[in-house]
Amino acid sequence: MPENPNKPSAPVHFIRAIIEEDLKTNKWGGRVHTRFPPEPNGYLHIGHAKSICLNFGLAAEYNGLCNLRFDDTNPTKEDVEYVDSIMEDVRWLGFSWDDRLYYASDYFEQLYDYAVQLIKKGKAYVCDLSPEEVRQYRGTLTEPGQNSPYRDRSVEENLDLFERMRNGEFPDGSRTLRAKIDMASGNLNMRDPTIYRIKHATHHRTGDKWCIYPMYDFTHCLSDSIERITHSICTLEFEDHRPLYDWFLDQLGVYHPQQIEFARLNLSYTVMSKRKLLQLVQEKLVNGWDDPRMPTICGLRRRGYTPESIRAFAEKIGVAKRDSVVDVALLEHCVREDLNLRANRVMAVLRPLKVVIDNYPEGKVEELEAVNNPEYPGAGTRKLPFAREIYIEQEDFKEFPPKKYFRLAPGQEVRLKHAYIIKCVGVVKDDKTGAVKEVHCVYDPQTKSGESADSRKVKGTLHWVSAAHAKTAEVRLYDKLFTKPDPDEDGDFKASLNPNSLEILTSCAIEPGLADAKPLEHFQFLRHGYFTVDPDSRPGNIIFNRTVSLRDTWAKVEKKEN
RNA sequence: UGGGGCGUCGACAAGCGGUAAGUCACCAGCCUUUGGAGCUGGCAUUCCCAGGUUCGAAUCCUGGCGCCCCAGCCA
Repeated sequence: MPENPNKPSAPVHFIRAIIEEDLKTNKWGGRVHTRFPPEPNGYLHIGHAKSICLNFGLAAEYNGLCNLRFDDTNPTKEDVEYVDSIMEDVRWLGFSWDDRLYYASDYFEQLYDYAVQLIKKGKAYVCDLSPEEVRQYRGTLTEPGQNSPYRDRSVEENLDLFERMRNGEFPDGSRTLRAKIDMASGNLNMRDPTIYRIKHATHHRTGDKWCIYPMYDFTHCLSDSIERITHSICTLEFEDHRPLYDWFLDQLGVYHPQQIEFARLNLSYTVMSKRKLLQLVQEKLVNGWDDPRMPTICGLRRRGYTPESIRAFAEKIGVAKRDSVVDVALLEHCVREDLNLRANRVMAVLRPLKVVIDNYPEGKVEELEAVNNPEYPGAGTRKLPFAREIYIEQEDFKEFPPKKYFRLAPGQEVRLKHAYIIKCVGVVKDDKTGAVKEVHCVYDPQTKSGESADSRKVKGTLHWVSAAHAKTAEVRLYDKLFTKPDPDEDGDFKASLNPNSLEILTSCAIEPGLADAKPLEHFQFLRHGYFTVDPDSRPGNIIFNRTVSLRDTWAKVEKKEN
């Protein structure tokens, strides 16, 4: 595969700057140790890809390590289906965690001990308030909260109660373990946050061993500490939680990673929240998590995106603290740039129109040589059958051509890619509908592709497929899933779903060699775009997904003329 | 009337007191047997606003304004 000569050198964003400074001052003894910590409650999307590329990328760049850790502290929402898909997606993106696969649930015993330590220090207590009461005691954004009546229980009583919580003596929701911090803090996270809650639920890894589960805030910072993470990179909304993490770590006197927050990715014309994506799947508004219209990693993979293009995208969008929405056109640019170099060009006629070349001998078949990829000579050439009857694209012929239309029209000449120049001499129409059924042309034998006898210039070049040799294929054309840059604009993202986001074409004519392409192989359909073979393809019934169309200046001209 | 962040081109994003990088998008031209790709050029006298400090401010100071996040026993 050719190297992209335009590969940009990595820009120094603020996190790189922090790491380089830390390396210079030897803050972590030269170590860079990050982690990607997903909760296994959904499929990964392009926003996670940004985080994955950041965490694994930084580690690789600075000779460090990056762990994969599942933050699996809520058994009622998590599932092994998700842990499997997450591992597959991270691997596919091109990253490896070697033997550093961890689960927060591996630390449950250790975490329990930490909680006991807090109780012994008088820094945590068992609270009997109901969820509603806790909310009332919490106060509001502008008013301080009130202390729980259970806040001053003795260490002995707390120890006893907490142990009995673990032993399953109390029902769900009846009690919690809370940190004793400050009910008047302006930061609500510091108003005696919950550390443990009772959930008599089966965990996907620990089974029924536990009926109390630690909360995310407690678990996350301590898991990072246990793994001796140097840079705990997370998104902006956790900035408010940092004081709480600092408090836990300091009270316990344990290893203290440095947390750095960055802005999560938003992409135009799509939604990124797990809740909304789950809704699209559950309500069958799309065909599953890997529907090629989804911004999920598996959706993008099935759509034909490459790991390289996603990594390039992650690099190009940068890393900062400002809320932003990246134009989906940048993502599309990244796949085009990658696929332009690696995808073989092939000919596929999506909406066939028959062309008969009147002066071409009946029964004759020529094998024409075609270059596979002009951007990469190493891709070689292939033979293409040419005969008297061929298919061209319906939109490549117009009986009454508009201005600047360089394609086929009565009396007009075009080049057939890799073949001859032909001239339109007549049309056959359907008696009833008046639609053009067939176009008649004559060819000039002197204009065979690659033979220098002729230097005639024609404005247009069309792709084509020999009618007798063509194979049939199904092609799925995808458009944006939503009609608005911000689907959430007026609070109802489903209202802005694009009814035309999928168009299925079932009678496409493809060049013969394409019929046995392998799933996820990438091609450029000449003059159309980049396509990949859908994994649902079966022998004799091949399906192609359009990854992205080619830039289409004619479409722009056409639009402007109107 | 709480706490935490953030405001640089249509969209991302550099810049860290010495006179506004780069990318996408867009526009124009060249080139082309893909109306693709490639190439060339254009695209912020100005950095949310107002004052101030300075020979000099996007960068420092003061005061405004705007946007985002937080009141799960979710993560």
